[in-house]
Amino acid sequence: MPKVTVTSSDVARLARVSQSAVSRSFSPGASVSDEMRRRVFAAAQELGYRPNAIARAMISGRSRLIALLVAYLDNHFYPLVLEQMSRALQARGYQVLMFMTDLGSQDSVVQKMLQYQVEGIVMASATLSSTLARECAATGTPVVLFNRYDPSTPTSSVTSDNLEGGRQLAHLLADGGHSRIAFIAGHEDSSTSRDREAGFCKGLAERGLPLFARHVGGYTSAGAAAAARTLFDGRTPPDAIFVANDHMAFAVMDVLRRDLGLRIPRDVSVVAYDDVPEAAWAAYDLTTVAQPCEAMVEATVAILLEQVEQRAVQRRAAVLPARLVLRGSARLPEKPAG
Amino acid sequence: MPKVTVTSSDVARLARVSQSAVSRSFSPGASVSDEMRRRVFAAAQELGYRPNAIARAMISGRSRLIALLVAYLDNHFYPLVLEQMSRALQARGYQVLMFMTDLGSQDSVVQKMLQYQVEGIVMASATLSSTLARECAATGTPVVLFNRYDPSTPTSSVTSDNLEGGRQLAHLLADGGHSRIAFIAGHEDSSTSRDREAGFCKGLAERGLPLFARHVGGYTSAGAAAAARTLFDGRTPPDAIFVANDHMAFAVMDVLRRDLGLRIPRDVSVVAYDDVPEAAWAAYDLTTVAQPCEAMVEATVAILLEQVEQRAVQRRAAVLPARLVLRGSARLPEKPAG
DNA sequence: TTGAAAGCGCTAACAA
DNA sequence: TTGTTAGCGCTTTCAA
Repeated sequence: MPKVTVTSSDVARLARVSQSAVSRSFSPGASVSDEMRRRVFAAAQELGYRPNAIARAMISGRSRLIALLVAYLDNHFYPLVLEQMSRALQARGYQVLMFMTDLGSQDSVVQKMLQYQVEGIVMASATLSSTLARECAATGTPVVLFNRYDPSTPTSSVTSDNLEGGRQLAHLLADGGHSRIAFIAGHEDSSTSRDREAGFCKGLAERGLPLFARHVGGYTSAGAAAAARTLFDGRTPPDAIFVANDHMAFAVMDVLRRDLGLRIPRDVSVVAYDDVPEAAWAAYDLTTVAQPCEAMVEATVAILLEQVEQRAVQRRAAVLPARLVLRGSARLPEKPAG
Repeated sequence: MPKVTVTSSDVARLARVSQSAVSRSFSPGASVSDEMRRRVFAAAQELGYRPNAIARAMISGRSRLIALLVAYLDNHFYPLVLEQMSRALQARGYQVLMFMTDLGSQDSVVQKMLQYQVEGIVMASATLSSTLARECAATGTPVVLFNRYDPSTPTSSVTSDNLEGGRQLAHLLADGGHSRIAFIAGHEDSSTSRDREAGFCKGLAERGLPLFARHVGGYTSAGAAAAARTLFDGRTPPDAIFVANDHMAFAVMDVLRRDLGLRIPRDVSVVAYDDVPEAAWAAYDLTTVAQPCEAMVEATVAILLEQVEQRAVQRRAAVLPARLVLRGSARLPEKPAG
């Protein structure tokens, strides 16, 4: 087997130039003559030279690695985010180092990230432990929370306007003539779920309605299904349900239609939040609030790279507008809501 | 701002030992006394030392980075794979470097991977260009194709038994009394789609049936929907459809039921392949062939790491058994198929 | 513009 | 078991 790693020195030798000349030829914006660059590239080509990003990272202190922490990919919203985030970062010359939280092991995962000298961290996972936020701050590694925030730490975040989205949903249901309106939450400690609920309750209050019932679905299909059953256990069932995200709403709709024999929206309206692709599928046709996924990703990348490249760690909290998407799963008001 | 990077020399100085003693203390299985390790860890703790994985990778030639190339995450099968693969690799001390193919730019993406000195590559994307396979071979970087194979290159691969899965589906439909059985393919150049079709046709032939019709869905919802419409354009429509994967099948079912007013399985049976979570949703209740996702991931990791760790690049092609999952989208035979 | 030289933080011989 | 020493492949001064 021939020598498998070609180094800049090998190229330099062949091109009869110094090793640093090779380095410069591969550094955009370095001071090299065209002639030099041509010679170097020719030699590099001949040898199949490829700069070693690890060595470059080591000496320059810039790994161009961004850690992406995700908790679970069941909810289709996250794969979409992952895909777009990865593309956006690649386009700017960064690579994504993926990390799945193993729930308990969040801290050790962050250790691993920092060991790899990532230049920034995107957390699209549950909640950020404050130990962890402190650790990142200590190393000066920028962190952006995606689709959640944590007021107890000075960490940047990007969310959609969950409060306003929840509020609009409340108006829609109230104006649609519903009176027993229930909510199925994600997690109690999820800022996203809390905000959606808060906005929803505010919207109901504005229409003089109380929240009729409330259960926690835990962001899982099984949890949501159980919550739905409980909701219909008593003598007076709800006539509308707001489910904290689309992923849970599908499970809820399945229970309502198959197990309870209800028709949607005739017997009960269902609305949710995210607008994942499945929400548009004919079988669900779910009225929901669309998260501006692409804009959220762009904002995340912009904030993160601003901090990475300027090494200025100033907190930013982007809240992007969400948009109500009317489909067939909820009875509509006679006239559009005011 | 205090010095932000703590090195092994800093720890050594504080612990009054040599720098290599620090290195050893952090290397599992190195020859260090308990006493030494204790002192080193104490000092490390005090300073907040964290070994630099980049420097380690550089000197040892082992980055512990595995590149994962994915094309699109629309099909929910891939996020699931991604999640499991990432966990499996993390558990073995490797990290996943994510790459999304931008279709045309597959080659440059592989350049990037190699620049980062990844120790292995998993390709869960369309097809592998042979240029690219050659390049990887040249650097001695092991590659495993996930859920596809390429007979023209000596690259390892992991798939489920697509031939047999297709065959069983054919038997199921034939024995269920269908006679006009159609197929909606993924891509013509996808080994997976080709094998499923080949097995399917074989199974039909074994029951004395021809393939009634055939269209290409291109693995997208829109493509599949269009294919479904075309299928029902003529005067004699099919009475059963095998769709190359679940993701397309959902779109097909939506078209059949909503646009064409057909009932499933009464008017037409639909079967597919993958068994993504949505296939079990009440609204689709899709009869499908389950890919053994976890086993496929395990096999991929095993083959890849075997090659990585033994530096022996011998081709392996794992074909794992798939399992028919009977649900409500296809009319069943009176008696189980023989 | 170019080359020489000094490391980045670490592991891995080799001695002691 | 421990310390000394020599790099890994590269970027970045500093002189020329």
